[in-house]
This record gives sequence, structure tokens and C-alpha cells, in this order.
Amino acid sequence: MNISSKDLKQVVVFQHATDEDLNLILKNSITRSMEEGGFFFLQGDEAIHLYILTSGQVKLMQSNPNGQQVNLRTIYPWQMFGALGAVRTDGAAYPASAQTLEDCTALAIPSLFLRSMLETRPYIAFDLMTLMTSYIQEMQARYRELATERVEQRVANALIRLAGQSGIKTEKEAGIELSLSRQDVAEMTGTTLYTVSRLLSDWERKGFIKTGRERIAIINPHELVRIADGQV
Amino acid sequence: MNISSKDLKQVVVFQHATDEDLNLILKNSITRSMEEGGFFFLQGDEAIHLYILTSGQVKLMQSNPNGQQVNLRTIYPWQMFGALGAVRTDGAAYPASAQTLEDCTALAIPSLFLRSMLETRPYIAFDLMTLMTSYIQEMQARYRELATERVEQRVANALIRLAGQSGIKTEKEAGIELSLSRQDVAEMTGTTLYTVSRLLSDWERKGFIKTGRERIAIINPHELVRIADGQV
DNA sequence: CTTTTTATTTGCGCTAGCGCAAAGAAGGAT
DNA sequence: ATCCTTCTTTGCGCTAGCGCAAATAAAAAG
Repeated sequence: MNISSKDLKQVVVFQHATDEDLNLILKNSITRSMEEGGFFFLQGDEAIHLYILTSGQVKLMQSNPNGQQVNLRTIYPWQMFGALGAVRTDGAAYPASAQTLEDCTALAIPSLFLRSMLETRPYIAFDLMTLMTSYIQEMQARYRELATERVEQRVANALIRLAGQSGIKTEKEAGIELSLSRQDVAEMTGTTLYTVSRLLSDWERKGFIKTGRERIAIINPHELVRIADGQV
Repeated sequence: MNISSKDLKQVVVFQHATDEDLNLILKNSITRSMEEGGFFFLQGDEAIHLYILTSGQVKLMQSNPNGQQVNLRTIYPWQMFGALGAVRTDGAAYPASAQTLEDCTALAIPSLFLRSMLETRPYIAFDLMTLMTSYIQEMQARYRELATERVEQRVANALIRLAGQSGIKTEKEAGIELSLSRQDVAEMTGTTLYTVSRLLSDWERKGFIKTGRERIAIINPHELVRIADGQV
């Protein structure tokens, strides 16, 4: 796939960039393809590139020294990832790993190059800052959730959030379709796949959702919202 | 207290600001005093100012709809807080509350004014971005910690982190002194004051720390690191 | 010095959620 | 069609951690 400057315009951080800026970015970047299950980078790697996903899905995850991992975020096309390294002046490392969930292509922009652009183009820096503030807020909210809410609330919340992100409103009778495994949900909510499985089975019995292998269909979002709010 | 531009230079975000910039900031800002227990702002308030703490200590915390709260961070003099609103263009709200732990004074900078500075002074924007990336990384790490580590590891980690921040190396025989309540520690680590109390009592029996009312002295940091690493 | 307030400790019972293990279900590959 | 891999379900026992309640300790107020 050949990426044009017009394509790049849909990247939130580049929404105010000029065509000249965008072409400069394209000229200095390379395209990387990655098959399903591969890693664009590993936690701890030196952050020499940041990426714009152009097709596929990528999950950002962090693991602790024992190898247990948490999902921080799923990246969809035209979203940026691995950007933290572009800002830190020292030879910074990626704080998370980026693994593809399907075959992917991404534009790899050298961190140093983007940094030079940020220093001279305040409008790009500003949009990147806006993105960062929303990350901070989301992480703070999720942190609070993990600290104060029970597992069923967190799982319900995660499903609601995912349904909102995917945005696919196939709300006929099939409900809102999500494709992820119990393990994925567990890693997003700080619990175990067993507990997730038990919860989903329960909700299916009650008719709130329908489940399948790596598939969750939300039939009754309203009930999930009630659970998420703790009105058990 | 009268603040000079020289004072402002110790603020990380203003380290590359010119004297002219700093004086402009001072001219557009006001000083606010707040007695112990008061709030500079509440979660949900419109974010019309950001603050530079000039004396005292402030804790940033977030509460869920049921009123349970978590501590996000403690602010020390010459650190900035409430900055997220300066970036968001809409009439944004503070995502957290800022409560003083002692009598405090702070410089209140209008968000709109700082925003105008950011738009024209890339070096300030860049330093703010650097600060934001460190926040994101810290929140991600704490999130992972909360999701994957047991309570004793999290509490040990919190003490280590606090000891590092306060930086007071009174490492004679008294150890590193921290002044916070069991409740504070609980809110920092997503647990309850009972559990924190039991843990601290246990560690005191083992001689790793000494405790008192709103006081924790770390005698043997090395043991805490072992606990934090999960080598129980 | 006495009273009041606020912080801490600890016993006790309880349950939410963990995690092994083993069986089932759904695809994919050959 | 058959095998193999991967994902899911569920029984079962267990324990980490919660949270009430009551006692104690330390500081603050009077």
C-alpha cells in the first residue's frame, strides 16, 4: 500500500500539519509489515521509531519481571503508537511491547526526525500533547477503577469501552460484536481468564450477552452499564 | 512570599523559559494560599488555572461515584499540577481533586494564558511533553503493578518510591523518614488501612521499618526491595 | 491536667476471586 | 474424515485480603 499525505491527515496528531510537513514525514519514514503475532517492538527496546498503524490491529502490553502481562491499549488504523520515545531526549526505551493481532502494516517514523519537527512546529506538538493528556486521564481512570471496583464492574466497563471504540453498531438482533478471547479480557481488567469465563457464562444465562470462541456479542448494553455502575 | 522569575526557573517545565517568559507568567498569575485540608480544585471543576506549588504539600486524588478514592500523586514545591486543562481546547474539567496536606501557597496561572505561551514557545511545550510522558509511564507501571502484584509488593514498592522522592537521606540510625498515615498508603496502593497496618506491624517486628503515628521510618530498604520483587 | 479527637492495632469471621485440573467445543491442518 | 491445537467451561478447594468492632495510643484542644 502506498501512503499519501492525504492519508496521514487522518492521524489526530497530524490534523494541523501542512502538506509540506506531511510529505516531509513520508519522505523520512519507512513502511513496515508484520504478520499476526509479531512484534513491532518489545518493552525495553531502544525507542528509535514511532509508528502510525495503516492496517490491522496492534495491542500494547506491559509485562512484569515474572512475565505476567497487562493490556494497556489496542491500536486501530491511523492511530499513533510508540510515541513516548520521540519526546524523551535520552536514549529512551519503549515502556511497553507492541504485538499485532492480525497482519499489519505501519509507517515507521524515526524518533529523532519527529522530535525535530516538534521543536519547530508548535501545532503538531500541541496536538501530540492533547493526545497525551487523554492517555493520562484514561490511565488514571483505569487505575482508579482497578483500585476501587470489583471484577464484574471492571469487566462490564471494559466491554462497554470496547463496544464504544469499535463503533460497529450492528445492533440488529446480533448485538454489538467484539472479537477477543477471555484471556484478552482478563489482561485488560487485571483478573484471570477463569473468572472472566465464569462471569460471561453468567451474563449469557441472564441474556445480557451471547458468547462464542473469541467472540462476545452484547445484546443488552443497558444491563452492562448497570453492572459497571455497581448496582448489582 | 514574593516569587521571582529566578524561583520559577526551578520548575521543570520552565527550565528553558527566558527571563522575559517567566516575568510574563508572573505578571499574569496570582498567588493562592490554602490551609491544611483545603482544596485548590475539585474533580470536575472547570480547569481554568494550573498551579505551581511554592510551599507545602498537595495530594492529587480521584474518587469514584461511591466516594472511594485513590491517591494519584503527591506534589512537592516547584512542581506543577492541574496542567491537563491547559492543553485541552474545550472547557475541560480537572480529572482529579487537589487537597493540601499542610498549609500551602501556590502560583495560579490561567490555563488560557499558558496555552498561548505553549503555542508560541516550543521549548516550553517540549518540556511539558517530557513531563507528560513520564506521567504516562508512571501510571502505566502502577496500573500493571496493581493488576499483577500482591498487596505486600505494592506497599513495599510505594514506600521505596516515596523514599526516593522525598530524597531526605537521614540514613543515620533513624532510617529514611516518611510522614503519612496508613490510610494514605492504602489509597496509594489500592488496599485498605487495615491491611496496611497489619503489613507494617509485621515488617516492624522483623526490623525492616519503625512506625509511629503518621510516620514510617525505613531501616532496611534492601529487605523492602526484596519484598517488592516478590522474593517473599 | 482532663477531655476530645484522630490514628492505629488486632481479633475474628467471611467471601471474592484465584488457579489447578480435567473435560468439552471449535476451528485448522493434513 | 481425523488429528491437533487452541480456547472455553466448570467443579473444587483454598487463601489473600476485606471490613466490622473494640481496644489502645497519640496528639490536640480546652
